[in-house]
Parts: sequence; structure tokens; C-alpha cells
Amino acid sequence: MAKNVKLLKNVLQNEGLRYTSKRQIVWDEICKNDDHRDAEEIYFKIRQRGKKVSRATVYRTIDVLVKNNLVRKLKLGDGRNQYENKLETGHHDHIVCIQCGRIDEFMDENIEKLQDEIAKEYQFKIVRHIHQLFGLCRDCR
Amino acid sequence: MAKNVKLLKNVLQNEGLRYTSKRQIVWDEICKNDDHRDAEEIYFKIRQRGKKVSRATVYRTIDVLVKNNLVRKLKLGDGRNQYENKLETGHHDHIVCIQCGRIDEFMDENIEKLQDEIAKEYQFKIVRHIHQLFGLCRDCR
DNA sequence: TTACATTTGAGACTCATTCTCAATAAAGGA
DNA sequence: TCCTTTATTGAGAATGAGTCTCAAATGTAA
Repeated sequence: MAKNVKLLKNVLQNEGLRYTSKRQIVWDEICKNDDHRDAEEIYFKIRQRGKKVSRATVYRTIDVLVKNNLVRKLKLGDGRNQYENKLETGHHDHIVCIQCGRIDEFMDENIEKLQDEIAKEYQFKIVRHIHQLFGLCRDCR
Repeated sequence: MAKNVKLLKNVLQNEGLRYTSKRQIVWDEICKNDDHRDAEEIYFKIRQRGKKVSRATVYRTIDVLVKNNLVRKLKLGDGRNQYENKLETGHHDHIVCIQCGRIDEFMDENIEKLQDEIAKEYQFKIVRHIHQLFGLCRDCR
């Protein structure tokens, strides 16, 4: 957990922000779970654990973490955005079951390369991408 | 334009909905432009042309058109969703400039194939996908 | 510990989209 | 054409995720 403290301190320093207990609580909570959760779930889990951080601070902290690459923001386009920590996980995209909500992760080096080629062809300098497959998982089809 | 009438009538029949002048006005407006526009722009353009369709009806009609594959809904995740008609355009994905908002379209058969393989691997039956590249276009980099 | 600047929380606010429900319009028969 | 029934429409209210406000709380440097 000391690693998480250091990571957060770096990010905050980098942004010219203060290291605070509330921010640490939010970042800790996001690290406690490798799944995808929305801001509300994170907010509630924190309260459930007996700590107090306001919804506004949860959102504000997540923004900083996303901007600084500690957290991945998943816009699935229906309702709330989802968040996951990027601690050990390398880059990946998502495959989502539209029935049960299950989210798996995938990563394909070849697709990444093809993307780079497309960017070159269109003369774009890519800074991020979204690649999401939606369908029915093995249990729902 | 007779084609657009027929297409709409088919979709509405298919959905058990009535063919109405308002719905035709919305669909016509979406067909008049091959770009990506949000609901508000479509709504305003219609009023500008001297026709009257309420915002609610614009949204409701677009939903039907999206559901029935006449319109593609683009969720870029910042503010309003965008829509484009799918008339002559085959399947494609989008490459978006985060500076000027420019949206180009791309399509790569190989990426599509790789997606299919991923779906097979994860035992998903894919019904749709989102693939968006975000970056700086040639004029903004 | 002081002095100052930043952060926090509660709830107001935003804004795209959806909902409500009375008024209007389509469809099919007589 | 004129009803009758049923769906559609519009104006504005409601929704809901996320953002903003500002006074109170907390961090920081000296």
C-alpha cells in the first residue's frame, strides 16, 4: 500500500496539488478492486467502510487520477462512466455483454498496429482510443 | 427522395408505428447532410427551414431510426451525441480531432476480422462495436 | 503557532435527454 | 366523407450524472 501512497503523492505534486487524506481514501478504494465501477459505487463503498468523502471530492479526485494515468475512464455511453485502476494492468480494450453487463478485457497487438497505420494514413497523431465490442457473452447468447 | 419515404415507411411498419409527416421531416433532415450532427442541430435546422417538429419528437424519431439501422449514433462521450445517416455509407469507424472537432471515417477489413477472432476467443456474439481514435489532425498537431 | 492558500462538503445547478398528458392527427370502417 | 379509436405530438416538467459554489475545514511553510 505504500506504493499507492507514493504514486498518489507523485501525481499530486506533479499537478501542484496537496496530498490529502480524502484523496488517499479515494485512490485506495479504487485500488482495492480490479473491476470496473462507477463513481457512485466507489462513493458508497467508501462510506460503507466508515470513511467520509463527499461525492464532489470523489469526482474531483477521479478526474485527477484519470488525467494522470492512474485510472482508466470507461465511457460505455449508457448512464454512468466506469473506472478501473491501471496499476498492474497494461493497455487493453473491452468486450461488453449487453445482457448481463459482464465486461471482459482484450488486447490485440495487431489491432494496435493497424490503428497506428490508420493514424498515419489520416495524418493524425493519436493520443487515445476507444475500442469496445458489444454483444452477448457465452452465458447470455 | 421517394426512396427516403419508402425506407421510413418500411421501418415504421416494421415497428408497428404510424407514418407521420413529423417523422418524415426528421428523417429528411438527417438525409440532407452526410455529416455528423447532434439532435439540437437537427432540431434547429428543421425550424430554420420553416417546419415545426418538437425537440421531443426529434429525439423520439432518431431513436427509431437508430434502432432500425437508418441512422448511426455516435457517442463521443463529451456532451451531445452525434448522428449521421447510414444511407450509402457502409460500415466505418471514426477518427476524431480533440482540438478542432474534425471527424474522419475509417474502415479496415483486417481490424474487423481480428475483432471477429477476439469475439470467438471470448465466446461472445458481437452485435455492434465502437472504435474511435482520438488525437490531433494534420492541421492541429 | 500563525498566516495564508488549498481543499472539502452540502446542496444548488447544468444540460442533454426523457417523460407526462392534454391536444392533435392518422387509419379504418360505415 | 364522417366517425371512432388509437397513436403521435408538443410544451414544459422531470431526470440524473456530473459540476460548481462558497463558507468551513485542513494542509503548508515559516
